[in-house]
Amino acid sequence: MSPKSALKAKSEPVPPETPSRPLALLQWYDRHRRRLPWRAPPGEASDPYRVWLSEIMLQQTTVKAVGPYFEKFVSRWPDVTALGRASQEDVLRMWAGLGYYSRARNLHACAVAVTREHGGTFPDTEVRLRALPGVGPYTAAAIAAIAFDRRTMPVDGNIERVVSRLFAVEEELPQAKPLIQELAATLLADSRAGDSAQALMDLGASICTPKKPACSLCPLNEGCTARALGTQDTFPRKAAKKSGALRRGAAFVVTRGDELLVRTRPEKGLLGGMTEVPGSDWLAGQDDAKAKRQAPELKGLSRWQRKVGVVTHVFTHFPLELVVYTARVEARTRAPASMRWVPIATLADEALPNVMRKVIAHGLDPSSPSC
DNA sequence: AACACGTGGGG
DNA sequence: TCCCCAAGTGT
Repeated sequence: MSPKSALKAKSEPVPPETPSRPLALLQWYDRHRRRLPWRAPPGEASDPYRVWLSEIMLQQTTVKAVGPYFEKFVSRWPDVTALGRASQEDVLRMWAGLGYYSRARNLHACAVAVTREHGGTFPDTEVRLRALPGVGPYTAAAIAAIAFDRRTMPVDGNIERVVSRLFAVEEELPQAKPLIQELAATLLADSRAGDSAQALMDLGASICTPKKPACSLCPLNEGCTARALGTQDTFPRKAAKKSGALRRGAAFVVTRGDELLVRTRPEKGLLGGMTEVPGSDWLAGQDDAKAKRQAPELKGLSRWQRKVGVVTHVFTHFPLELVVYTARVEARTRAPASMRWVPIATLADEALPNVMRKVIAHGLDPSSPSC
């Protein structure tokens, strides 16, 4: 379709040569859309399973990081019922490294629910999608729009940014969410709701970026209030968030031949359900001596060796410093209650969060000295 | 309504 | 280096 005919089609409230914002957006999208593994080719229907899976993975996570995980998941579990049949443990193993592990637990719970309560078919309304584990207001709207072409506008961080600039929303996030939601809905075309949403997200990801937005390339630049004011960099407004205090702890890397002592973290909370080496609590202001007292008790343990240096890791809400102690025990030494031995060679298959991969790498590194 | 919840990359 | 950010949800 030529731009001209599109202009003619709907141009009521605006000057004849200016397409409406929803249409301008769609025209831009048809030329510049990103090709992503979970997106259907133009004109084709998208698979709700792939849309859902990608939306969960993309929560607070970059497209680049998601790519390989998405491929691994769809190749191992091609549809919801397959995923519903998997064990939560297998799902956590495949998710290890992506972060926010409650997403993986909810992903599995959701697959089970869709299989058992919806006959293996995703519900196609926002309300019923919203009732699924791990599916909040954003994801429900995104699936409804993208997979089922429901006329609704999901609002994510990209869209918040684009909309807050377009209308120069002075109110701070997250208080401004309802207003932004309302304004975002005005960018919905009469049809192709999913493309409207994805267009806005692509725009936010590639043009209307957090820093130095490329306004000259933006299909909405003419009507953008922030740009007119030259203040686009200052939106969205939000209060600075406080960072958590440094926490310290100790981690214990115990080997028995070519095996490593590990345990599983509690279901809920930080790194819930993931594998770890035994360790102390992680507390602000904790000293090394106190942390070391929480070492596991093992028969046939010669002595603890403290590795030089510390392992540092930054979580969303606090930074962490871990001192690493190593020890070897004799063959056939029993693992303490609720712990187990795993071959070091198969560690890659464990549900190990990255902080634990760092700890183990440091503890096992023969070139790094002990004190 | 705040706060918990991972990780890696960019400026 | 440090700080912010990335397709948010659950409590």
